[in-house]
Order: sequence, then structure tokens, then C-alpha cells
Amino acid sequence: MSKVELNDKKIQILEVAEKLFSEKGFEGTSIRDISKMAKINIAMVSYYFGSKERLLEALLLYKTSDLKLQIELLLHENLEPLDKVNKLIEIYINRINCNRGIYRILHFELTSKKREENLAAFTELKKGNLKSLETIVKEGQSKGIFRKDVIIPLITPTIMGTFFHFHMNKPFFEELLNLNTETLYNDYIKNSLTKHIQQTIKALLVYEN
Amino acid sequence: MSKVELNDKKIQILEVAEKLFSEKGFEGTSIRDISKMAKINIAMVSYYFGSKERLLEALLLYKTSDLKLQIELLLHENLEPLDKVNKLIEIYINRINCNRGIYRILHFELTSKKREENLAAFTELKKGNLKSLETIVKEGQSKGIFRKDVIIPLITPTIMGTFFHFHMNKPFFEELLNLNTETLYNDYIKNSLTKHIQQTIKALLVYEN
DNA sequence: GTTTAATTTAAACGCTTGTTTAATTTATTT
DNA sequence: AAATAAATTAAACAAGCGTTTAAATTAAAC
Repeated sequence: MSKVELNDKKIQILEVAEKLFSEKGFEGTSIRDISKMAKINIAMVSYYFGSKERLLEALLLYKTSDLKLQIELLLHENLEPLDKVNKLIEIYINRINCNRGIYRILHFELTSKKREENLAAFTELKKGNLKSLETIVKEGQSKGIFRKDVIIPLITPTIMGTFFHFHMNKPFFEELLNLNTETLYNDYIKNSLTKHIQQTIKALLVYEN
Repeated sequence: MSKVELNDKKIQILEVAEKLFSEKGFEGTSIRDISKMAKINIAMVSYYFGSKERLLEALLLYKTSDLKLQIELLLHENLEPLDKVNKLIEIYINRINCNRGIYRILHFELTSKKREENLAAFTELKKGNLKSLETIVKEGQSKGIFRKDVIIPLITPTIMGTFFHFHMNKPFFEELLNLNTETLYNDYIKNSLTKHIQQTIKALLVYEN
């Protein structure tokens, strides 16, 4: 069996690694933790991926492949600008929420280190997504629906940032909002939090003084 | 000399710890790193703070002690609700921007429940700040200025999250917005980013369908 | 069925970690 | 000046780390 392709066992390791990295951080997670939870021998990580660092690389590539496509598809749908924005928010939140771990790593773990070869691919992804958002917003502006003094590159930080801050303070909000179970927590994100972000961005885009 | 109070040497250790924690994370920073950079003996950290975990605790308390006071002062100022919200945002952003390191730690390291329990004091701080925000918003609602279907606990995530996402993607926005120098970057935060957040929250609070 | 390759394993490697010890230096008090 | 307390140090500690080894097991090829 090849060591480059992703077989079931490698994927299993990646899934466990994502879970643990997102819970305890990259440095805070040991290969022994991973191998124990994935029920494989410690040496298998090195055997499959070469090193812990290369495991992280493989994990990033594994998880960040098809978001761009999803957004570009939305771009060409026949929808009103506001509906497109709302759907974009939904895609973003759902996407990040389903891949919490990897986005946590991307935003916090990777920025602290000097991993520019990995960041380059990710930067291109971000630029493309911003371009898509710009297209949607300018469409709404030219239709006279959206106001024109909005700084478009700062919209994404508000969307993503709101989610991240919420999720990063998970224990705090779990207690505050009585989200005792994982289901309750996920439902709150899917409904209330997503709605809050949509409401916020809508207000920002269409509100007139 | 007492071990509880903060003398110059303890403060020196805390400053170094903040710098290294923010650069390399909590797990990624060793006590040897800290002691080397602070030019003290390895044992001094344990001697002064007891453990690495308690050093983090001391660091958090050291850096987040007077924010609560600052916000409670604002609460009793004679200002319109919207002006209070705007000033609150200004306080938050300025505050976080001046203490980037520590807030990075807070977001990055405090996600695990286990650690959150150790830092109950900080949770209380957050609750108090939320209470203050609630007071301001409800004041605006009772005056008929703010809409009433806003989820107040989600306002802070939008304020803080927007800043954090921006700052976490510093290299990306530096290139995108041509913020070539540190001064340009800081000015952008102080002016454009802060204004964007204020504009967003204002729209969220006063926008009517 | 034998040979060859791929997978899996337990054990050990060298190194770093956070913390503790006990001795020494420095400062304070009597 | 002597006695006591505080600060600082080098060294050692056990535990955990990522990684490597070499042997054992399983699968594939001939």
C-alpha cells in the first residue's frame, strides 16, 4: 500500500489528529495521544506521515480542498444579492462548524509559526473567497440595495470572527445560554448564531442613516 | 520579600511570559525559554509562581485587572446609549490591541474546560462585562432607540471576533490593504476597523426592516 | 508453497519538559 | 557582628516527548 495516498487508516489518524489538535492544540497533543485514540501503534504516525509536522501538513491539505468550489457555485446561482450573502454566511458557518478543528489550527496555530509554504495555498483560497464576496456585494450596490460605504474586506472578519469568538469561548457560552448538550450547542450555532450574523451583515449592508 | 505581591522581577517574568506565550503558545513555550529570556534561573518561576499553570493565571490577572473598572466607569457616564456602545467598542478594541499577546492566549489557550475551571476569576470578569453591555443595550431599548430582537450575548463575539479575525490574519490584510508599516497597521485598526465595528453594531442595534 | 514486500509491533533512543532539592549567596533583623 | 530570612543557583529528578530500530506479523507476488 502506498504511503502517499490516503487509505482508511491514514484518514482515521487524520480525523483523530484534528480532534485532538483542536482540543489541546498542536504542541499540547502528543503522538501517543493520537495513536492511543486512533488505536494504532505509536510508530504508525511516523511510518505513514514521516513526522508530527508532516502529519499537520497532510491534515491541512486533507481538509481545505473544496470550499472554494462551493462558494464559486453560489456566485452563479440565480439569487438576489441579499439572499446570496445570507447563503454565503450559511456556507461559511456550516463549513467552519463542521471543520472546527482545522480552522482553529489554521487561524491560531499556523499564524504563530512561520509556515509560509502552507500559508501560500491558504492565502490564495482566502483571496478567491474575498473576490467572490466582493462580486456579490458590488452587485447589490449597483442595484441600489446595499449601501456603498462598506469596507468589503472587513465583512469576512465580522462573519468568521463572530463565530470564532463564540466557539473559542464555548464553555462560557455553554453555561450562559444553558447549552448543556452538544446537540443544543450545535443547534444554537446553526440557528441563533447564524441568524445573528446574517442579521448583523444585513443591517450593515442595507442600513441607511 | 513576599511571594504574593508583584515585585519588579515577577513583573519582568510576566512580561517575558506574555511575549513568548503569544508567539509560541502556552504549550510551545518552556519555562527554560522564559527563564533564559528573562535572565533568571529556571527555578525562579516555580519559586515565585508555584507552577507554569499558576504563572499563566498570574499573567491573566495582571493584564486584565482594570478593564472591568474602565467599563463600569463608562456605564455611569452621562451619554446616549449609542454613544456608550461606540465608546465601549473603542475601549474594547484599544484595550485588546494594546494587549494583543494576552488576548491571543486567552482565546487560544482557554478553550479547554479543564483550564477554564482553573481561571474562574476570568469568567467572572467576562460575566460582569456582559452585564454592563446588557445594561447599556436595555437602556437604549427602553428609550425606543434600539430594536428588541437582538441577542445581547452575541454582540461581544461580533465586536471582539471581528478584531481578532482581522489581527489573526495580519499578514493577509497587511498585503491586501497595503499596511506596510506597523504604524499604518495600528492606524487602520484605530480608525477604519474600529469604525467598521461601530458601524456594524449600530446598524444591528437600530436597523428596522 | 516459497519468496518478497508491506504493515504492525514493542522496545529503546536521546532529548526536553516541569518541578524539586539542597547548597550558596545576598539581604534583613536582632 | 551574629543570626535569621530571603533570594538565587546548579544539579538532579521523574515523566513525557518525537522518533527510530529491528523483529514479528500479515499480505502480495511469483
